Amino acid sequence: MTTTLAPVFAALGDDTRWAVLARLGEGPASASALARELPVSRQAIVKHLEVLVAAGLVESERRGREVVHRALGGRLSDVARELDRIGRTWDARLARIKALAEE
Amino acid sequence: MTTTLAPVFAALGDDTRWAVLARLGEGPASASALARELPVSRQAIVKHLEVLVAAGLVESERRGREVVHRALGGRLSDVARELDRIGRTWDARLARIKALAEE
DNA sequence: ACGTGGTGCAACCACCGAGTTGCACAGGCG
DNA sequence: CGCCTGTGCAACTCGGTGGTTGCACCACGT
Repeated sequence: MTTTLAPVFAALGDDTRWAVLARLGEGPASASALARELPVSRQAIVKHLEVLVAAGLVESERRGREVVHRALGGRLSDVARELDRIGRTWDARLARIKALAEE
Repeated sequence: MTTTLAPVFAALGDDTRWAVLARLGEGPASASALARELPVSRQAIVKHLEVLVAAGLVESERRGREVVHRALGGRLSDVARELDRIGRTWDARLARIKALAEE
């Protein structure tokens, strides 16, 4: 269920998307609200939100006539754990190779 | 020292780059070697390596007539720690807001 | 009922980046 | 010395995507 983390990084690779995430990290907001606070159109925000939702980083909920979005920190922590695991594996392999060569 | 993690995510957002990293995670290799094992040209590999080096995820060293590259797992772990920290912050804020609204 | 603010949908543009090919240069090895 | 392999540099193509504008629709408040 480690839903490939590639899409997550693809999502995190854009500055505007980070701005959106950072803002949502402060608290839930609607697309229009975000468009007001950021230097891009609402449509652009909407597209970014779609990407973020697809990556599992944001959750959306219809609330009356507006749609409220909130950042999912848990997902980010999951990715972090996975990343750390991979990093350690690399270093471990490298150490083994190095030890093998030193004799 | 938190060397902006933005470039790291930009680097990790590409599938081919992950393939290169995964391969380097198995052990050091030259650009030509990588080009042989992956379905892309050597030049493409070279460009990806430049990006990865810029992101601090790969280290290169000239070894005779070839250049050997190796993955830096430590960097990955650093990014992971940072990510986890951010994720927890978001969730903490969200919890506070929720608690505030429930009374 | 009517106006307003929020969403959804579609067409469109511009640029960046992934990938390629071609060629010149450098360093081992017979 | 000559050959072969690996690297470096440059020009070029092409698709994806971040961004925009315009319009239709829906829900809430007065």
